[in-house]
Amino acid sequence: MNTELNKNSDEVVDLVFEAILKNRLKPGVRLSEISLQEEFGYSRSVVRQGFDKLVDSGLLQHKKNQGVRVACPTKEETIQIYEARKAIENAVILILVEKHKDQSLDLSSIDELISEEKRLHKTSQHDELTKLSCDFHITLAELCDNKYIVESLKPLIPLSTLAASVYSNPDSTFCSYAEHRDLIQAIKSNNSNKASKSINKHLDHCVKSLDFDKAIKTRSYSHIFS
Amino acid sequence: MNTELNKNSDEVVDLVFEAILKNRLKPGVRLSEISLQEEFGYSRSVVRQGFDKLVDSGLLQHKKNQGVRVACPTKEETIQIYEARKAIENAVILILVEKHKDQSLDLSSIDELISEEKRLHKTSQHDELTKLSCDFHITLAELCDNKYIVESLKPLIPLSTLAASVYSNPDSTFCSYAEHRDLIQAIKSNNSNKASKSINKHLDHCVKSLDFDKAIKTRSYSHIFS
DNA sequence: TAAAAAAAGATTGTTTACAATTATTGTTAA
DNA sequence: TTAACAATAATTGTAAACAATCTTTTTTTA
Repeated sequence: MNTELNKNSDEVVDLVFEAILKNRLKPGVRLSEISLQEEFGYSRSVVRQGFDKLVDSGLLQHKKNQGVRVACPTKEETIQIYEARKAIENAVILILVEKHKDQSLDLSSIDELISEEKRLHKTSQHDELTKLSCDFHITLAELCDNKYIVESLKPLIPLSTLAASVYSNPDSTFCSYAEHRDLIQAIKSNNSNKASKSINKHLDHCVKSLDFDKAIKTRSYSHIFS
Repeated sequence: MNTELNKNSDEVVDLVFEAILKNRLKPGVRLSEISLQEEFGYSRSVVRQGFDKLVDSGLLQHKKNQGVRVACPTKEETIQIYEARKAIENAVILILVEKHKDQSLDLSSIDELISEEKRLHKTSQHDELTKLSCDFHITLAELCDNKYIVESLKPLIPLSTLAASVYSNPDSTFCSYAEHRDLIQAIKSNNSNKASKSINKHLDHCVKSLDFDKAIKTRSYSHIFS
């Protein structure tokens, strides 16, 4: 949403954002201002600004005088996250179908992601696939050319990754390549109804694959970015 | 999204948020850190934190070394704002219909707002009606019990007010009481389809009432909160 | 007189320093 | 040995100071 400002604190935001998507930062992990300052050379105030933004978007949680921790979504929050995603991503898909009908939609970036997913989905590179899958959903939103929609969806994606980290068994792929492929096909066939059903089904599957009975324990400090 | 922290900077956020809803802060108005500090006693760093959050949500715009101004949505942004609102509010309405079917929906707060609107909609108290109308939309979202949906929608409401301030003729009520009333009736009749059409129609009307040819000039400084 | 240049003032960006709180370590007593 | 308490260390919260940038006013010059 920013235009030009706070380049540094935005770098901190991206750093944490990407680290979560790549599963480098696990739920509950504490992040200290000083460690990030020392690791990357940002001044403490810049780190704080970044943390503030991440807290605001829900990716970090804050307790007074205890700093910030990576969010650890509860069962209820996870259900809400996916409910919100369904709301937004449904709209995204419908917009994209309309754009495709008008032939004003360039899906080349998505096609690339899909073929990358296809290549990886048999190898068991779980984290890489998760990251690709996240990029897929964010890229779809970006294709709408509506920054408000993008900003609404964006924090929900890493939150989903965190939820998966808490509640999914490590081997199950919680976001399937086949469903992504089918979704794009539905868009390309200009079929709103089919596309809408496709995204709903996909997100329902994601939630279904979670096991809310098993939750990992909260972790403490770490410096796992590189 | 915050749990307990930054009480002060959140007060700054609320202050600006409400001032926009009440039409006290007009689009393009510049806000200086020092003036707010002097007016309310918050320290500059606290004011800055609040401004940062408001910039992040799009309500304020920032230019390096020139401080912040109240957002002044362009035509394209306004269309995007309402596109995003349709996406989210459609989902809100569908969720509320489902909750009403389950009899787990308490609409008393909405009913109060509606009757307040009814009382005011003939008197020409334009600003009060605008504020009520905004509360109506935000309250609907809050009834979903989904903080992610609320946080997604929340900044879009004052942005709509700002857009109206730029593009609507001062006498036209851009959010009609009758349409709000009909929408609630649709929810109460457990009719998803009707409710969905009702909210879409309502938001379309809001955009339609705007005149994108006339835009006001940018204003400078001011301290108009009380 | 008007335009350009220079100086002064005001505002923001950033860092630094201090105060308050929490977490950790070490000590003592049961 | 363990639990409770005390002391130390580390981290965060806040404010104040300094530097950089922009705006306004004043001065100079054509």
